[in-house]
Amino acid sequence: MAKGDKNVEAITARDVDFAQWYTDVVKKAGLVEYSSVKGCVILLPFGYALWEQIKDELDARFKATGHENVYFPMFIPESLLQREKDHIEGFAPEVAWVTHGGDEELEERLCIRPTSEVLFCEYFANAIQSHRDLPKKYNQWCSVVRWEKSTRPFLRTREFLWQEGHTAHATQDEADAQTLMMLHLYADFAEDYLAVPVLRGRKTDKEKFAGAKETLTIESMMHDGKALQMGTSHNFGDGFAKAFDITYTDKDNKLQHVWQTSWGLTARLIGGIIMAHGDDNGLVLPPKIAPIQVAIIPIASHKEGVKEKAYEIENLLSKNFRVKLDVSDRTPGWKFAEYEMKGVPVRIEIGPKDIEQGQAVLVRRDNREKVTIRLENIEQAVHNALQELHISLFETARQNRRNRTKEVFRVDELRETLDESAGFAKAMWCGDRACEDRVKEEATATSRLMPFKQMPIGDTCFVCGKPADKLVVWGRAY
RNA sequence: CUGGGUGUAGCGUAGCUUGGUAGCGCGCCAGCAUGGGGUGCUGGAGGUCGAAGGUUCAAAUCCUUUCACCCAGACCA
Repeated sequence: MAKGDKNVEAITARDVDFAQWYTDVVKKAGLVEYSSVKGCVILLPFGYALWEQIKDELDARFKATGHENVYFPMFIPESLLQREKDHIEGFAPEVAWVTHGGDEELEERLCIRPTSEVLFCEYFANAIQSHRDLPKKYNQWCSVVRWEKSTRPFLRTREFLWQEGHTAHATQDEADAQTLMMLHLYADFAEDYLAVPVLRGRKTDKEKFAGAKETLTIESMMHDGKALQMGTSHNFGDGFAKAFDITYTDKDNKLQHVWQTSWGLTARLIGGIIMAHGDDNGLVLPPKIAPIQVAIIPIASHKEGVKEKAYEIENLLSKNFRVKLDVSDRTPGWKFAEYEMKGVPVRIEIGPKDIEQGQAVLVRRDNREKVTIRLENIEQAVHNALQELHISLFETARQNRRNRTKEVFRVDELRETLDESAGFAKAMWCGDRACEDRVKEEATATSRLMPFKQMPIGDTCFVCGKPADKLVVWGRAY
């Protein structure tokens, strides 16, 4: 152990114990604190800032595609929740109930929304009369509650922040197009903004949303090879419309049911970013969502001109980047480690020797290489470093996915493959639910998705051997 | 919900078997020096042992219940 290391509260090495590493990073990077209620966490400023970055960007994209924000209540009367049979069956086991107001027992208990489909449906049934009232394209940012049995920060909490979009359309085609559009919006966001490569496709009936006709999904792979669902877009067809009697009068004065979609994405994404990009030194944040993109660390700041130069650089870079200049009296080494733990993409070191030479030291978070740059080029150098870092994160994650994706032709082969090393496995499937259940039992794997881009690797089901035309990606998921 | 583990100062821990009201390291505060990878020295402050109940003259220590956290499952975003 090197001198000084006794002060380091080291995190568990990523490849030694991934689960423990994750917990360490979440705590040491100052993202969350546990509360006194199981599965409910406090999002600390830095953790919440990540959510704000995600929220702001997505919100802008939603608005650019014609959606409006609304806010619906958090309580749902039990009778309302029960209107759609599959929906209630899917959610009943994990809803939290409010039974009392003060000391008085309520006549009808209220559930705390696990999702708000039924509330939107109730409203739509009332608000939609004519084809002129369509489409309705609503979104809300809120938290929902699901009484999960096992919990962990970001990945599975009992209360979590999310966004839920709810739309109603005049035609099936419109609803189909909406479902697909939102999925691609999510996918583009994940790749362009979070630098997390995703697979786009459809869920099997077994895995689709309770009450949906079809669920589209984006699936990503974490560094340890396990899968994480990053967002889903559901096509309801006219199922909910019929259950809630949501009708409109069309141009020919005929009564029609509407066609609906819903789509959602949660603060779980933050867990995805951590597990996709993080390393043994902590978080590694994709530049576009990093609350701090550049940390400026003055060296020997008591010396003549150092602070002044540091402020100068801060002012200059602040025009185009999110910058943090740390003039606290902690030592440079402490600051280096701290901002690395927090995943800050680029660090600028500026000290007396640099100033003499008209230069600064730039360090990229992912490779931690120190590069000397000319002060007059600093904006360009930071810009380039951020851009290269994004590409590098994306490519590294994609390479990991490539390395961990196999093709399998028997269920026992799937099990062996995943036991040896977690990852994705492609296999042909006949479409039979029984086969999917067998995969779960015998290989403890679930179907992640049926990619839009189907590239068959055979023509028989890897479970039952009957003719099969569906390529499914299987894996073990968070 | 099942199985295993843990809970003592902000963090990490010793003490628990063989009851006698807490010790260490880091961090924190003050000062001086230092400053290019978690800086050094000196001096301080901070806990009543997750919570509740019980046994006892006496409980961090023994018993019961309960809550939370971690790991692996089952369930799920």
